Amino acid sequence: MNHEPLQKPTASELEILQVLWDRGPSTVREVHEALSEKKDLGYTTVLKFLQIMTAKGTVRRNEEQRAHVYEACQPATETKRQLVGDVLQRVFEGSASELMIHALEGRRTSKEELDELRRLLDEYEGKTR
Amino acid sequence: MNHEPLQKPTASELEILQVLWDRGPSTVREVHEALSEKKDLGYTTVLKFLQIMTAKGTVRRNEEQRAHVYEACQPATETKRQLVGDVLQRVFEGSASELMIHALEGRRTSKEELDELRRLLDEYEGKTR
DNA sequence: AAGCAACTACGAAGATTTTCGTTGACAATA
DNA sequence: TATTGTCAACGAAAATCTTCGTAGTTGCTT
Repeated sequence: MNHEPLQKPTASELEILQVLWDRGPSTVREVHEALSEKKDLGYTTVLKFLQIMTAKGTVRRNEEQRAHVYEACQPATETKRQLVGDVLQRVFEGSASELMIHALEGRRTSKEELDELRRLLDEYEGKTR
Repeated sequence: MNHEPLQKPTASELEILQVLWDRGPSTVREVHEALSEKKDLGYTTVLKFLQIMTAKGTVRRNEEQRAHVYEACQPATETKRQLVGDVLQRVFEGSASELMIHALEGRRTSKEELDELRRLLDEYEGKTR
């Protein structure tokens, strides 16, 4: 049973993880309902995803109740860091500046968000010095 | 023949696009050689990818010579913008700040890069005002 | 107890992606 | 001109990912 590497979730798995991060530990029914806001998936489809993700070690479940309760193994932050890190390497050869340039292009970014971004840079610099 | 939407390239297709963006128009052999630095793919595998990508409209080719010459249809910038935009939406609900936080976490970022990032923010702000 | 509703487990179909082997055309060369 | 090397086309296997249908179990309600 290998639980270490934790390969990156697929697009569908991510959608399910988002629900679990939002709601906290949830049953299949709960995930299915939350998800049906955006997507039209069958109940057993969601169940199957959760089963697969359990096998992969992406989520774990509590089987005490008849309706098993699932939760993400990794916190949102960790997985998101991994996902963006992957893009950073694969697409931008590790350059955060390149990533930023392309993230800003093709969308209007408010003054507030730009200030927030500057604040983040200052904060990061302070933390590592 | 639908050439408009231009869905995002798969991981493998991206690797091939990187070579084409680097080298400019290239033959299958050239792409294969460049790629074999990092991956160990058969010649016909690369050929097949290029054929598929031609069908998808990701690349176009010049058949004047016996060895066809392929080139990317979209410039690197455009595709990268699309890729990061996709992650921005799917993973960070459109928040560039969230993207940034997670990009900076889990890697040491040099003072130089931080300054460069600030410069980019100023530049972007100047451009849209 | 019989019937119904809510659940899990399983298998499998379909779609997409990744990877080659084989074939046949064409060209360079011995 | 016969052989050898280079190339595109094709088909198809293998691996993943996505989606459900069906079957079987358990608990609740008549």
